[in-house]
Amino acid sequence: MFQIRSWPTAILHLDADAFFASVMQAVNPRLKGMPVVVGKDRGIATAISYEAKKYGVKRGMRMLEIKSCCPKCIFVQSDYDAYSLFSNRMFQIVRSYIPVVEEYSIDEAFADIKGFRRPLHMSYMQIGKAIKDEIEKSLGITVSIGISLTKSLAKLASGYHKPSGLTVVDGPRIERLLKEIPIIDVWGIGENTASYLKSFGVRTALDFTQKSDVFIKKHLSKPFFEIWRELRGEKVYDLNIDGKTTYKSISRTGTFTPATNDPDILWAKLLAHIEEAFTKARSFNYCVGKVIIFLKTRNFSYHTAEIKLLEKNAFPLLIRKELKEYFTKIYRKNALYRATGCIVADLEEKTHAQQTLFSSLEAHREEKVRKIYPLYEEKKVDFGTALFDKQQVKKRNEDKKFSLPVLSLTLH
DNA sequence: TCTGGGGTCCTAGGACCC
DNA sequence: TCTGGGGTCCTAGGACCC
Repeated sequence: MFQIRSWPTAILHLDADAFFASVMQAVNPRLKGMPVVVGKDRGIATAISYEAKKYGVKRGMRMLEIKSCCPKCIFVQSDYDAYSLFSNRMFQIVRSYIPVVEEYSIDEAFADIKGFRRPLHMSYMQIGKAIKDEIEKSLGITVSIGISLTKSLAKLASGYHKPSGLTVVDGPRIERLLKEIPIIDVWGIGENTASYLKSFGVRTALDFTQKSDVFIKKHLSKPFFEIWRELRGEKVYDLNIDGKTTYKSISRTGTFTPATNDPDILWAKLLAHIEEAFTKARSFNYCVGKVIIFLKTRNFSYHTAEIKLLEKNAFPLLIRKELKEYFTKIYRKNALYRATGCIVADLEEKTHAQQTLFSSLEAHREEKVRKIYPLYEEKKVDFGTALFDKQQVKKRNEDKKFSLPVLSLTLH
């Protein structure tokens, strides 16, 4: 299946081991060698050290549960500033060897190492080893590195020996690797697709790659065809080296224990989330075109409303009254809610939106809002109505739609 | 595994137009 | 008002990732 030519392309994948927990240990030497669990007090574990894994603790377990079943564990809160410092330094080290780097997430990166053997005077294995050693020495955390023909294969390789592994896979070794990988462990294949594939006798990554293209196209959608090609050694995914500068949507949610049906609490939480989402949107110079609010019930169903704004704006106070009305519509007295949240979407760069959407009169109004907004944030003022387009409140599992009358914006 | 929080992409199907 | 056929846009929902 794989070409005689060993390295038509070459991708390195780097994955920090138990990143959040390792950083806590690196920053706080007392935690070294100890079973560390990172997470909020009443929430779930977001990271666990390898020492804690030995006790059977797993990511996603509830903190309370871990406390009772494994009292030896040490519980710490997340420190995102520390994570981001370590993350930046880690990527900086990779870049000192290879310029083409994708920061895939806070603890993972891809690098396109094709063509770098000669200038660095190193084999691919040696490049991986050099990067790995330098990170481990200078940061006091361990990383696992995989090198292969494509992103998907490199990712499988980096996961093969953990922690602190270095796995280089090319030529016939690829098949041997794929044979050992259960299909569920392939990047992009989740629970649903894995069990669907099982009904066709596909259990391992190798089984998957040995299906015909006709079969894949017939039974699966486009993303899975791409994964299929990647696993067969064909480079489909390019590296995204621009970093995260744009968003399609921004969301904020929060879970509370215990669940509640107190509308005042729910509204206060929801409003806080809306403020946060808009604040982030403003920091990226976005205007918001759509706001989705939701209440999540104790049994994980959602009551949602979607509000479309005729004029995109960046200030939730403009639509506060309406948000409250929609909240009231989706709120059910007899339901117990465990979370609230909002998503802002239809984002557009503010300068652009202003040029194309706002008349001078409206720009003037915008200006007023901008001046007043700080007062609002300090809770010194309380006002605001807005213009709407098609309002619709939608409840999942109910095909019922409401609409509110069109309102006009007034400022005094 | 009775369960955080923040994202992205794809597809089917309806609405609407000619 | 039966009846073609094709194109585009939008939305809901599914699936997946870290």
